[in-house]
Amino acid sequence: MQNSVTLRDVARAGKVSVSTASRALAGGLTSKSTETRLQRIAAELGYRPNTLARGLKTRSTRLVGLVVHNLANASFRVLAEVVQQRLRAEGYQVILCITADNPDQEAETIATLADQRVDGLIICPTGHNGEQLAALDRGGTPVTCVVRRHEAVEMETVLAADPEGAFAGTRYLLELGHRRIGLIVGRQETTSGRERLSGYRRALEEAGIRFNPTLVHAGRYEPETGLAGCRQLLDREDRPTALFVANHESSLGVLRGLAERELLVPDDISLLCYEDMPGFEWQRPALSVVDSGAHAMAELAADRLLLRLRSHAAPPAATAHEYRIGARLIRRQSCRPVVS
Amino acid sequence: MQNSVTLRDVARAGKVSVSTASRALAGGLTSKSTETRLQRIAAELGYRPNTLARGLKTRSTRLVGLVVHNLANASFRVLAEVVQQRLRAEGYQVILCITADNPDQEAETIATLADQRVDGLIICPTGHNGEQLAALDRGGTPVTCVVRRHEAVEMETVLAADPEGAFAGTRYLLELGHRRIGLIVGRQETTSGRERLSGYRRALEEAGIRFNPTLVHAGRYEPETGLAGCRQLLDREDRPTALFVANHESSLGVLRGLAERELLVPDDISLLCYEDMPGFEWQRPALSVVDSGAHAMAELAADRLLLRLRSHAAPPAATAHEYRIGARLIRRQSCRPVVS
DNA sequence: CTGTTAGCGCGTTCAG
DNA sequence: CTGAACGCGCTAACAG
Repeated sequence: MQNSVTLRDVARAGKVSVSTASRALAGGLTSKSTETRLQRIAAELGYRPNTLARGLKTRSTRLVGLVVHNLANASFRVLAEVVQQRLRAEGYQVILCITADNPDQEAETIATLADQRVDGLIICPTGHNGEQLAALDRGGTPVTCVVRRHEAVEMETVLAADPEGAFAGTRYLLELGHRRIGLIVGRQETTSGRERLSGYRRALEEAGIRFNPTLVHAGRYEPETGLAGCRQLLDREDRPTALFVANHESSLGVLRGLAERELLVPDDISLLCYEDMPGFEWQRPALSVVDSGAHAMAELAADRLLLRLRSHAAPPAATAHEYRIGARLIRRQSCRPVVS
Repeated sequence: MQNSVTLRDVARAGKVSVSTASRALAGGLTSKSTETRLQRIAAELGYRPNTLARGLKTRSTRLVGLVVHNLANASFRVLAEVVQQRLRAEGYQVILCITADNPDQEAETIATLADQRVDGLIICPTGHNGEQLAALDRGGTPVTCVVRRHEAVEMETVLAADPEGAFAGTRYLLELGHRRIGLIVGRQETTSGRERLSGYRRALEEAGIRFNPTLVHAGRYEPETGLAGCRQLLDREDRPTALFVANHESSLGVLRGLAERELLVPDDISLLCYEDMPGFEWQRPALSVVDSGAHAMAELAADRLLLRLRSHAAPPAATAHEYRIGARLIRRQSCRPVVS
């Protein structure tokens, strides 16, 4: 059965008490000689401490929960990879959970994670279980929100600078001379959906262009939304000269929609996407994007959590901070000046 | 601090002993009256069992490790989503780990997972830590391998039917009249790399066509491989009339390579990919593929593991079985008959 | 059907 | 510096 080499076995083999063995392996609590001796014995026996027993005693499992909506979204993927790697380096394991953006599933997930006594939690919240998360945080299990903010509850959060990102993207298109810019964006019930729309509006207004709601298509985070948006925007009399796809998942659908109408990017229409991903760079033409900085968000979220994990004593942050990761415009080949 | 409502608190509130409370909450071990009464009390108090303590006692954590190389590969993504969902339904949590196909990292990951006393493990092995995995399996922690087989060690494994898949794909192209079929495939050190190449060869030979090694480009699982393969194969005098991309990650690179040379699919050249993913269907033209059945593999792997998890007593399978998931050819728009 | 007792494996008092 | 004893929260023997 299993690796049943227990501390007791090590102690016995070293002819010391269990507590001495414990101290020797911890290091610096015994004479140097017994320390090295017992560590050698432990290694020879292939001793591995039982995480459960240790956790029961120390109230720390070195487990961290990571909760995302899915793995199709490039940002979530980056989040999963980076967070997992970063935390592993500090001796934490990551429990990955997927909620499908479903509040009930999220509630259950959070509860289960709490049951497992995770030391901390990084989550992209649906926005419906704020109190549950806040309680966890108050109870001493640090919670860091990413990508989406929790409206109701105050909690440490790292977000993309979506208002600025959308502003910069729109502005870029304006500078290229575009005046009718179609926007395909996420549901307005979400932070990112709202903020990206508002950035777009602001850029328009600053340029003295009246905001035209019929140029905007908001929808669910799916390729189908992009396709539908394309159809709606492209079948107009005054077809937009540029499309800003600020709903990441929609990008695929938009590509297909454009192809359906045999519109060439960027000759017939300019295309700007949101949230970079490897595929975009490999596309032909390579897609220009507003990179929302998923990598940096992931790193910061991990770092913030680690910080609070280490200073266990520290208060749950007098005021929960909100961090924003700057967006970055990446010019590739899918946008060009409008021909006048 | 935390949810410190312990079983003891419930027992006290219900004026019974701790063990009675335990039994009541388990159900069916006490009088119906105390059972419902205590369950109500527990609910009111917001009691949640401590998984650690339970695990220490029962030697079961309801934690399952899932180890993959990355999340960029579509099959791994499907694996992660499906396995996690399937196991969750049975009350297991999934610890997701990423090895980057690095043996050292894998070894460390496996050890850590064992420390956490996971109940089982689903892993796409690098192939270098077989003994470690086998030991775990022997020790009573069921291990199921996916996607890649472990050459040295015998272990329960669920694989794609790659020889047949590659055969079917090649055969399809042959039936369309193609005679010079370029193959871009994975490293020959991997099971899938070898098996896909062999399927390709067999189809060729059955059709009475001599295998031409210069039409094959094998490389790492990255888009760059596809690009390099494209260049190598497309710059020949007798350019292939069809490309079979049996290295999933390379597909993006191939698309770019084709675009670079301004070759139109399927007019100028036919293109067949391997391992389906959402993006392929949304491409224009929609990419025909050999679907290796990631979804089915994930389900089967989860089911097999669950089976062994439940019948804890059952022996570690007298002979470790190997399962194969049939491949499926999906004809879309990227292949056409060769013009003669 | 219920209460009492005894660990699971570890870290941490408290004496020596 | 080391050993003995205790308890984390829970389940599973054994009695009653």
